[in-house]
Amino acid sequence: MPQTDDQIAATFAPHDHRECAHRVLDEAAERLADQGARLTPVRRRTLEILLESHRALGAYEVLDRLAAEGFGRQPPVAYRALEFLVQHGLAHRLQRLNAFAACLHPGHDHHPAFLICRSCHKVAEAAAAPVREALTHVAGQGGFRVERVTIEALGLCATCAAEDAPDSTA
Amino acid sequence: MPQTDDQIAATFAPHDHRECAHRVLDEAAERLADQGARLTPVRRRTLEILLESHRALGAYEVLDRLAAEGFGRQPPVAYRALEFLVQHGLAHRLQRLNAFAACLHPGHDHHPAFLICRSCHKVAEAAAAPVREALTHVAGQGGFRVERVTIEALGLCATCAAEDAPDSTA
DNA sequence: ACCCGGATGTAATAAAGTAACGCCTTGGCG
DNA sequence: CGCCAAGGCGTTACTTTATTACATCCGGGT
Ligand SMILES: [Zn+2]
Ligand SMILES: [Zn+2]
Ligand SMILES: [Zn+2]
Ligand SMILES: [Zn+2]
Repeated sequence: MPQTDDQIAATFAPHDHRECAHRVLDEAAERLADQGARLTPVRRRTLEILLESHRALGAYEVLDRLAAEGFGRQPPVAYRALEFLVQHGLAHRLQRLNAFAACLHPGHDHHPAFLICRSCHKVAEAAAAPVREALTHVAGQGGFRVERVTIEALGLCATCAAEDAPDSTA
Repeated sequence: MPQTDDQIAATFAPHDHRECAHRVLDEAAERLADQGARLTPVRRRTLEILLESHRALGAYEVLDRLAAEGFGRQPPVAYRALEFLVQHGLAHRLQRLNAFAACLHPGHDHHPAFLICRSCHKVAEAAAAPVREALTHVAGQGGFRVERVTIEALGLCATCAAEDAPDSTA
C-alpha cells in the first residue's frame, strides 16, 4: 500500500521537509535509471520545485520559477517537464486544482486518493485501493468496467483543525 | 440512494431519451418552484441542451448552442446558467472533462460518482455513498476531515464493451 | 564527419474561466 | 400609477490554463 495513516498525518504536520525532498529525489533518480529515462536539468529542477512544499503548484507557477532560473519561459517548458514527471509516476495532477504535486511515494500505488486541506492547501496521498474497490464494485453492478479513477477530497487536515484558526499557511 | 445498478446500465443502453429529458425537466421545474428560484428561458434552454444526450458538454459548446438560438454569445451567459443549474442540483460539473452534464436524479444524492465511458462518452451517475464512506474512513485514520469529494471513473460501459468495437459514438 | 532521436526553446493560438459594468425586468410599496 | 431595489441578462475586456507547430541543440551510434 502506498502509505499508512501516519503518513497522511505526517504530510500535514510540521516536519523536516528537507528530508522528504531528498528521499523522494533519490528514489526518483533511481527509478528513472531503471526505466532508461533521463532526469534532465529542467525535469530535475521541476521536481525539486514541486518538492519544496506539500502544496500543489499550477503549471505557470512552476514556469515562472524555471524561467527565473534561466530555463525557457514558454508554457511548453513547464508542461513538458510536468507531463514527464506524471508519466513516470513522480508527480500527480490534481484535477480540481489544475495543479501538480510531487508524488511522495514513488514506486507504490500510482493512483492514490488525494486529500486537499482547504486551509493550509497541503495535499496528502491516501491509499485509494479500498475506495477504488468500492467504486469498481458499484460500477461493475451496472456493467461498467472502471479503468482509471480520480478521487480527490477537499477538507480540513488534523493540524489545521487543531489550530482551529480559519487559516494558516505554515 | 441516487440510482440503482439498472439505472447505470440504462444510461448507457439505447433508450427513449425523450422520456429521460421530460421527466428530469418536470422534476427540475418543480424543485425550483419549491426553492423559489426562477427557471428563466436561458436556464431552461441550457438544461434542455444538457439533457439532449448523456454526454457532458463544455461551457463553450453550450454557449454556441445558446447563441445560435438568440441568447447572448459571451461566456458569462453560459457559465451563469450552468452555475445556477449546478447550485440547484440540476447539473453536475465533471472535473476531468471541464464539462457539465444534466443531473438525471435531481433531488437525490447530489454528489454522485461519475462513470465516463471512453468510447461513447456518455456519463452515468453512480451511488457515491459507499465510495465516499471508504474514503472518509481512510482519511479519518489520518486525522483528515473530508468535506467534499470528487469521484470520477473513466472506463468502458457495458454497451460499448458488448460491441467490442474500439470506438462507437452511437 | 554524419545521422538520428530525444530534449529544449520559441512564437502563436486555442480553450476555459472571470471581472466589471450597464440595461432591463420583476415585484414590492406609497 | 410612479418609484425603487434586486436579480437576471448582455456586453467588453481580461486572466488563466493548455496545445500546436516549428526551429535548434545535444548525445550516441556508424
Ligand atoms: Zn514533507
Ligand atoms: Zn491543513
Ligand atoms: Zn436518457
Ligand atoms: Zn460506452
